Amino acid sequence: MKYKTLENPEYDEAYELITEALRKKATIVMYTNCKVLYEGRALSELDWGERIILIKPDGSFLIHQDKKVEPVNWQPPKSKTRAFIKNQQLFLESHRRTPKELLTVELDNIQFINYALIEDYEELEQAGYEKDMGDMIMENPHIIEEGFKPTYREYSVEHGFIDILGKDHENNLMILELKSRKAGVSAVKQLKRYISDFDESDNEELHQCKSEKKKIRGLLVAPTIDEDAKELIEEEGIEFVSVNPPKELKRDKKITLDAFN
Amino acid sequence: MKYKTLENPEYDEAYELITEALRKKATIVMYTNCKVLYEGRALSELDWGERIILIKPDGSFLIHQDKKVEPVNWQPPKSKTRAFIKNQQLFLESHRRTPKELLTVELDNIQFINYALIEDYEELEQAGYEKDMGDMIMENPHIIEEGFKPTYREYSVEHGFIDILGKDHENNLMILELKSRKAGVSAVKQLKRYISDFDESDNEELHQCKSEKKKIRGLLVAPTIDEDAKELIEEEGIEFVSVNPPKELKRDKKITLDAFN
DNA sequence: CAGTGAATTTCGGTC
DNA sequence: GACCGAAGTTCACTG
Repeated sequence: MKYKTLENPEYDEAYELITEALRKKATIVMYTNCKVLYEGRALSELDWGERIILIKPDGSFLIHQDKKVEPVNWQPPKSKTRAFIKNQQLFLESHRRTPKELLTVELDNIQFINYALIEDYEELEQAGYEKDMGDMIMENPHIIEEGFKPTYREYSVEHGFIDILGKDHENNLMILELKSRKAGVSAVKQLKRYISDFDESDNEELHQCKSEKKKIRGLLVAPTIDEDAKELIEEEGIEFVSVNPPKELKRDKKITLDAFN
Repeated sequence: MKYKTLENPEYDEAYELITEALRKKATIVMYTNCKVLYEGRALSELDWGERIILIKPDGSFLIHQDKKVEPVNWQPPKSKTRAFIKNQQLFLESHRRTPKELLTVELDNIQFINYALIEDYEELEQAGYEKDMGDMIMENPHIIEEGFKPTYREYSVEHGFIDILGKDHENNLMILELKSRKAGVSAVKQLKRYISDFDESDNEELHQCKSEKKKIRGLLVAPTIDEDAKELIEEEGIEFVSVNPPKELKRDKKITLDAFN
C-alpha cells in the first residue's frame, strides 16, 4: 500500500502507524496537539498547542505552527526519529549526533496521521543568482563596458575572493564585486576591502599593472544600490554598473543553445 | 466543524474545499502530485512530483519535497492565495505584492486535503543566544574578569555597534564582541574594526581614556574560537574569553528568581 | 569533519 | 517601507 491515514487514533494505534512508517522510510504528516522540548545548540520549550508535524525519509523533522514560513522547531536531515510510549502518552524523539541535539515531542489528541512513500524525482531548476550573473558576464563581458576583458573568476585575496578580475580597453585593472540583489553599504565595503587586499598583495597582475602605471578600478555590479551605498561609492571612487541577474532556466538556455547548433 | 478531510478528491471537489478553507482562514495540508512555477526575486520551475503543501492562515505557503528542512518553494506571510480551474485542471496561486512574487502550482492526483482551524496560543520560549549572553555579562561582569565594569551596551560606532563597552580594574577601556557560537576569523575582524572605529572617533570615553594614558583592550567573548581565529587574535593583540551562552528559559529564570523573593 | 559564503535567506528590531 | 544584524540559520562546496 502506498499510503495510510488514521483519523483521531488512540495513542497505541498512532504508535504502531508511526513506527511502521519510520521503518518503511515513508514521509509522515501529522496534525496534532503537542508539546515540544528542544535541547542542543540552544534550548527551547513550546507548550501545548495544535501543530503540523512533518517527518521526511531523509531524517528531517519539522514542526509548524499556523504562522511563519519557518518551522517553530525542527531537526536537520540524517536525524534519527523514534516513537515511544511513556505513562500512556505518545512521544516522538528526533536525535542528531553532531552537534548533539535532541527534539522531544509529547503528543495528545492526534487529529490525523498520514504516511506515504513519496514519488518525486525532480529537482528545482532555478536562475537569477549571483553565479548566473557571473556566468553571464564571463560570456558577455561587454555588458560591463565595451572592451572589458575578464581574466579571473573567484580570484583569491587575503579576506576572500574577488568575484571577477579583468582589464578595461586601456589595460587598467578592474575588480568586480557582484550582487544579485540590491547592493548596500556592506557590498561597497567588501569591494573596498578586496581592492586594498589586492593592492597590498604580491602578485603578477599587480606588478604588471604598476609597472605600466595603470589604475585599479573597483566596480560594484548589481541590479540597484541603496542611497547610502550610492553616496559611499562616490566618496570612494568606486563605479557602479547596473546589471540584472539573468532569469533564464538552464533548460531554456540549453534549448536555446541547441537551437543554434 | 473544526476540520475536514478529503481523500482522492476530484479536482472540482478539491477546488470547493480549498476555497472554503481559504475563506475560513484555516490551515491547509495537502499531499498531492504537482508542478510548480515561481517568479519573483529569482525564477524557478519544478516538474511533476508528489509533494506536501502547507497553506497557513497568515498567508504563508510552503511546498515540501521528501528531503531537506527547507521548502523547495514558498511564499512568505501576507501572501494572497487563490485556487482556480483552467482546462479542467486545478491550480493554486500565491501572490506577494512587494517585492512582486508569484507562485503557481498545478495540481493533479490529489491524495488528500485537510483543513483545520488550528488552536495554538503558545509562543516558543528560548534561550542560548547572543542577547542572553549580553544580559548575563551585564548582570555578572565578573564572568569576564574580576573588576570588569560594563558601561555601555550596543555602543554605536562608525561601522556598527560595540556589544559591550566597559573598563577594567585599572580603568583601561574594554571593547567586547560577543558571539553565542564558535567564533571565526570574521568575528575577530569585526572586533578589530570596532576598535579602530572607536579609536578614530571623537567621544568623551576616548578622550578620558587617552588623557589618563590608558589602554584599549579588545575582547572576543564566545564559547570557543576556531584555529584561524586563535592565530589572528594573537597577532592582533586581542584577548579571548570563553563564555557559554546561558541555556536557561525565561520562565525557569523567573521561577528561580521568585524562589529567592 | 570544519570553514566559507550565498540565500526567493527569514525574522525581528529600529528608524 | 527600508535598513541592519542575528539565526538552533540551512545549504552547497571546498579542503
